[in-house]
Amino acid sequence: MPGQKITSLDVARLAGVSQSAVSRVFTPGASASKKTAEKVRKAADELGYRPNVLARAVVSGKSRIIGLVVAYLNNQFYPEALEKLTNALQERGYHVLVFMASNSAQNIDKVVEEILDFQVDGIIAASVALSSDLSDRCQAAGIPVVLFNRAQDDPGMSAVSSDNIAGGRKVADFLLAGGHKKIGYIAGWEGASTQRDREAGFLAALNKAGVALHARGVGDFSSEKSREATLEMFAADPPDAVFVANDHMAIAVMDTLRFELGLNVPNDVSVVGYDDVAVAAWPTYDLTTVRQPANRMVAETVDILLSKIEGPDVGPRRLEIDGPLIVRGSARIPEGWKT
Amino acid sequence: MPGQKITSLDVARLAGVSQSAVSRVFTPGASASKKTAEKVRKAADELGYRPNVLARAVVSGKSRIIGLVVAYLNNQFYPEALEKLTNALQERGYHVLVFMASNSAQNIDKVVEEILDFQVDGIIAASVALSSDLSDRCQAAGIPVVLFNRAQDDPGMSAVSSDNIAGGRKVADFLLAGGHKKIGYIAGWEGASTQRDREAGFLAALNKAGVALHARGVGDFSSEKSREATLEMFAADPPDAVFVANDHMAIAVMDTLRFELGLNVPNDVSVVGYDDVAVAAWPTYDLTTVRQPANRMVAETVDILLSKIEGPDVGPRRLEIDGPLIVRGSARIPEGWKT
DNA sequence: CTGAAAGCGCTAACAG
DNA sequence: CTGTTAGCGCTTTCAG
Repeated sequence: MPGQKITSLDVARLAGVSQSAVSRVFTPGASASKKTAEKVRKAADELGYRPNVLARAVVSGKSRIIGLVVAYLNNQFYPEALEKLTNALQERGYHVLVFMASNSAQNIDKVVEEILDFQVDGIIAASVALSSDLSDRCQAAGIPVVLFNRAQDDPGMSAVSSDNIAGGRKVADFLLAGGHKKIGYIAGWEGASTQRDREAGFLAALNKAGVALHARGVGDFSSEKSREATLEMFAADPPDAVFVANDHMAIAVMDTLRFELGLNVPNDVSVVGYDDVAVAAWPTYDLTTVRQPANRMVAETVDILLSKIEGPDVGPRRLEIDGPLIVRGSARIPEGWKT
Repeated sequence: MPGQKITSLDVARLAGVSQSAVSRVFTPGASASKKTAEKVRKAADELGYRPNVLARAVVSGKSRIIGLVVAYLNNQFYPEALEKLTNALQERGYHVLVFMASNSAQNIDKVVEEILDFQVDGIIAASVALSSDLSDRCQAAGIPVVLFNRAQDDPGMSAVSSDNIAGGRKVADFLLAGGHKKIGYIAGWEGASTQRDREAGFLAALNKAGVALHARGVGDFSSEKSREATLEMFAADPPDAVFVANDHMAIAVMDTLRFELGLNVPNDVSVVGYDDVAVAAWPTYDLTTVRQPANRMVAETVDILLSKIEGPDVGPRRLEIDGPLIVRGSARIPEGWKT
């Protein structure tokens, strides 16, 4: 039999004060005399009382819960981000309700509706796009939304990502400086803004140098698809360098090149990724890649979200944080390249 | 200005029924005539009404929230488990509130108290141990707890893990069958029951065969520590086989052996891990390892937890699910070994 | 500063 | 099956 729940009224009786006094002692912004507070605290400890945050949420309208939508956890960038986000929010007194969503629009909408049912104070959507219908409803409900690692056409939506266009450009410049002539690209899921921007920046820089893309494949952010795309790309006229839209795919590409095609990286072909996840630094891969500054991205995401929750509405903020190219051994290093 | 919240009363008025009628239509187990239900549904859709699950939780005492405590997400087994757990619970109408906890007892206690504040219906503790004080409080509050991938001495606690003792034994038998004579072990964090059991099973089987452990290091479930342990272990009299307590560490060990010590795996030394995370199957590592059956572990964890929540208390359940040894190329394969 | 009283949005008896 | 009524545990006016 579950033991009784201890309520503020129980504490009040034991402490010999009113129930509202107890409430005030446990409410951050409230006023209570030192003496009352002490009596209440003592009684509460004795009974093992803790405020019911759900009841508090109902009456105050603030749940201090943040809904986090996330699509896939297999790209290692996300667990890392999830961990950092949760920690950052926890430190600031918020808690995270996680929702997994497949990347179909209807599924995401369904998930966001569920989130809304919890009266969350805010929503972080990691790598998924909200329908404009839904984002309107969030706006109407006064619930701020910040997109993490995904931009969206809707200019009313706040979003934090790395500067994917600049990142793509950096990779192109690096490969060009390395003297590569036949440059290939393996794309991620084409519905993703990150994918589009990385490719756009990459192509723009190639273009500017008067170099055409030698080959293009689609890896869909999946290992298996990337493997297939690699095999296909190298079946005909093999490129001498490949930019892969994220590290998760780049690893699969490297494995395919080495083990299925018997090629040497970087001697036969240079490979560059994007994200700088932990694996990229492993000596086996030693992957040259663009770093997504996860710490800063998380910090900014949390700041924006909480400022919207706690302050007056400041309008949408869109941040694209610049990340450096981390030069390692998976791609030929241009003569005299300044790291 | 945030749009007004739509309450069941608004819907009731529009539909021309009582507020409790609205409630009943949206309460799974309740009775309402087809006609009423239709009117209510129509009015609700028109207004965009959705029940406030927090208010429901306050009055019904059931939040349909599960608190999930997790310590580290860098071992890839956990993101995978987290994803599966969240999905499984979502399918059954529950939602997951995530809490990150460092592995110190006091921190975990603090975290669990926070969880309790949310009136969660149940708690899943992944790879962390609860103080007996806390587990008593959960029990007293009638909140079921299931440990995931961690056993605990407290026999009153439900727990789901793989059969770590049997797993350790399988590895020993495999290495012995492979003719290895100098067998080393790299331990995980020594406070973990998984670590202890894997080692116990491993040593028991070696012992039974009359073979003494050749060397022992501690990797603490960390890449860097594992690297150091490996260097130290191979400085003196190098083993011809190493069992590493999980894949996360085993990968680091392999990298160290290959890149820092210039050894060939498996020709110079066999390596075996535990977990069978995704990386283990990558051709670069091709790691022989004991599979933790994540799907079954998750399914059982959820079943146990929900049966405790929804049914009468059935007493603690402890499950150790057997996982197969996945034979790959990182360890010498004994003559005529039947896969 | 403090207590009394109202009420958050909802579910759960209770009569009808 | 339905409406009425109570009340979940808490915050928040409002007098004092």
